[in-house]
Amino acid sequence: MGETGTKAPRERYRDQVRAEIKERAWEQIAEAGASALSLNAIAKRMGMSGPALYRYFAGRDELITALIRDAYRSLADTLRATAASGADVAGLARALRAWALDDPQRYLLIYGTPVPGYHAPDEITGISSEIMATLLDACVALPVESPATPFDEHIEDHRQWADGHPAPPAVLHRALSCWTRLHGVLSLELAGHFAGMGFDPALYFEAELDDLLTG
Amino acid sequence: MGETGTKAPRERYRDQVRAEIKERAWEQIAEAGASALSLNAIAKRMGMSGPALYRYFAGRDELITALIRDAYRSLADTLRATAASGADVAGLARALRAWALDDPQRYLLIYGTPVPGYHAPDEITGISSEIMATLLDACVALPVESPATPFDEHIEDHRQWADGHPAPPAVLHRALSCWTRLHGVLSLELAGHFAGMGFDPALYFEAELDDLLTG
DNA sequence: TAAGGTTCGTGATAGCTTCTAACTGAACTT
DNA sequence: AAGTTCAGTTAGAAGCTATCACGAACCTTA
Repeated sequence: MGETGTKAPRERYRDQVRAEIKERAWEQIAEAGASALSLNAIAKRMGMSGPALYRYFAGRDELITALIRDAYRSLADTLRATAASGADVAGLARALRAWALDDPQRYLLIYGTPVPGYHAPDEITGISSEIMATLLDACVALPVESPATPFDEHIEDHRQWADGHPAPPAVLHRALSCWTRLHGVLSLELAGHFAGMGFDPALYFEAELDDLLTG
Repeated sequence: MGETGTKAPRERYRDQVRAEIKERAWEQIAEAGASALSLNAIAKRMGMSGPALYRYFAGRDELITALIRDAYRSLADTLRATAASGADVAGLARALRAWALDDPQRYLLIYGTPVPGYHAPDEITGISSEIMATLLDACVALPVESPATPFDEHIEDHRQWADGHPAPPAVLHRALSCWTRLHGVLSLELAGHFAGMGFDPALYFEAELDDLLTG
């Protein structure tokens, strides 16, 4: 025993229930946001009674942490797959937007308002730098035309976030700009702040992306 | 009666209690975020017992809405005062950052993750366009050097958010860019996503601002 | 096949929350 | 001085997180 790919039935069942809990949690988050997530409600929707869920997650916080981890994992995989299929930075940006629009609350769970005391576990920060690495890889292929700025010098001495990536400072700066600018557009769109303004968010996203790459 | 500037003592007292409730609410939000705001806890800190607060606010939602309104009001006043004292766009941007850092949760209450169903009352959208007007005013003073983009054409036909402001399309685009780019940097900084990355957020903010105005 | 340990799901319970309802007492009005 | 209004109280319903103790189903092992 132990050589099989199929786990013990006990563990299979356990994984399946855990997965269903998370599925219901995502449904609930999509409907009413992460702050309204209720273990009790999930349990009832699954036909079990409240405390049963505590066999699978130590508490609300652990469930949410698992959801955050899955969201990061999903985004990292999506971006990496996009990059692997030959996409450039623009392709990555569009994949990011598509991923975000697919489930706005999932994006906001990662990049939205955090709980003041919360500190992400190491596993999550690891996935986060995986995403950064994908972005950096795509940015090195971009032509560098603008002259070095004072901030380029600063970032050259503070590049631990690049995690050993050999990109030159201008590329680090560019990647950082991609992140913050795309997030600026996306987060406001997802939060509904463009609603009623009239213009098309997709067009503005493209304009911002174009300015980011050619400006 | 009715001619006096001093209100009736009944009403004075009422306003004062409402103000104190909001003060305690801000303290609590600063400590643990808006999702952890508890009417009960506020009441106890004020030496009253739970349900008393319902004399002053119809419920948790109404209190939060009032806080959002006050936050918008504070930001609009801050930016308008900054502009009135002769500041340009860069000055406005720095005032925005200072205002946000002064109470991160206050900024995030406005621009952070919203509850999916929530729709801001008209009074709030009014203040929001007041902020936009201040930004637009400052942006008209900026030199326009870059050629018109396709998005400039689009925004010319969708300018209801400018609320009658006579700025040309390039300026509308510029103001929009200011908003989304500065928000991109600020929201990630306030949410703690720059923590541990190494670089100085203030320097990056300045770099982004410089690129925004001269790039 | 029968015994044993492990694990799942339950109901009960404590303590928290929002919010409603009924009641008391003080203050202002007339 | 009498009557109205309004603040604040306690009691309570309904919901939540989370813990505990118990029974029952399951898997393993002898």
